[in-house]
Amino acid sequence: MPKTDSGQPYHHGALKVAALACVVARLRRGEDELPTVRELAAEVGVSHRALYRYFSDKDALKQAVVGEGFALLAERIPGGAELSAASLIDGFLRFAFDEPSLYRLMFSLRSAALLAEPVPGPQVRRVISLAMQAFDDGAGEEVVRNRVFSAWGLAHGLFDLWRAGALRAASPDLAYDFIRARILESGLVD
Amino acid sequence: MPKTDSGQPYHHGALKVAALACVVARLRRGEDELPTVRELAAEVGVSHRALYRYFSDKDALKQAVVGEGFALLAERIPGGAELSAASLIDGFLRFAFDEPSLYRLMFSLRSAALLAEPVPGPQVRRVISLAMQAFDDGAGEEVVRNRVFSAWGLAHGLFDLWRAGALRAASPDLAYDFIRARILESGLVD
DNA sequence: TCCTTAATGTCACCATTGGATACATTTGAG
DNA sequence: CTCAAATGTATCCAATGGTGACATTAAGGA
Repeated sequence: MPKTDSGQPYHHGALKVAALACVVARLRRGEDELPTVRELAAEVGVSHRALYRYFSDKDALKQAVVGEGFALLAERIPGGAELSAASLIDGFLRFAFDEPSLYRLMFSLRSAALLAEPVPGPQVRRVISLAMQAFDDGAGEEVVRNRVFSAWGLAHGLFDLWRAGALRAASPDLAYDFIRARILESGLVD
Repeated sequence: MPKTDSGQPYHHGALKVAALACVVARLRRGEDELPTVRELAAEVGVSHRALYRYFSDKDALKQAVVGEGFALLAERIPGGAELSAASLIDGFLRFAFDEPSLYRLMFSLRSAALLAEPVPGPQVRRVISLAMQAFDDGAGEEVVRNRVFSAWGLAHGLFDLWRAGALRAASPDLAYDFIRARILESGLVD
């Protein structure tokens, strides 16, 4: 039931999910900033005001995108028997290098927003939970948690230093190798 | 020579340095975003357009502020005989926790901007140079450089995870202690 | 089936912001 | 003293996030 014979139906039907997918796709395509609300609306085929039915403001949209990002990250992490500290760190690092714009956005939230509700808290917790499993070697939870955050901190920090431009690596591949070497050298995995 | 008997002189006299100082002061005071060009201009007492004589655009202003940030960081690092891996990491981490807004801005530049010319490249290189001295224990330069970036990456990464909200520490002091413990545990310093 | 109501989307509008062009004031070198 | 370069101002514009009033549609109960 189109609104008239031309154009899209008046009701989009899945505007929220389409908008999020569109933003994520753009970030993965290489753009490293969120689109403007208007650009996004135009690309999805609605007026820009329509998006405010689903996202109270642009920051809420950003939070939702970050949630999607962590969900995608969780998908990259091998499950079951293949889950190990090494494979997790590997998947994490590869994700960062594969989707640098999305990755950057995921950690660009203000203050203590990463565990906020309803997004992106749950998705972030899911990743942390996978990491706790991957690093669990029978030691106490406290010890495991410490190792998780040490490894996460090292990987995240080195990647962010590279992204910001402090590493002066000749290519992304070399940066990846450098970071990987530092992590292995640290003795935190394997 | 005031422009008239009332108000400021037509020429500010040190607009560039005053503007930078103003931005840095605001960030240290707690605001975690750059002010608008107009706010900044008003606070310094000129029309907003005057600032564009010194900063080609807002991004140039941002770069300059980042340069100031790294210069302040370098001042925090103890010199001479007191310079060591431990004291450097300590000064670095304390700076991050003391000036979180400024610190965040320092690493918020796009792509590989941190070593760009003319700012903030030189100031960043100065910090790296201090770190290389602090970590130099006679091993080869390559080895020292690797340890510098491992330690920097770990400290930066853990701090950024806390800032973004992934650490869930009850207070900044506890977060500081946690991060410090992870760094010492890593065996990268001392 | 019709009618009411909540959900969803549009239109027209506003304030803020980064930026540009043209012009005014001041300084200082010759 | 003069005039060119440096510095600051006045005024404008387009893009952007956001808001209020209104239109369209979907869906369920009488």
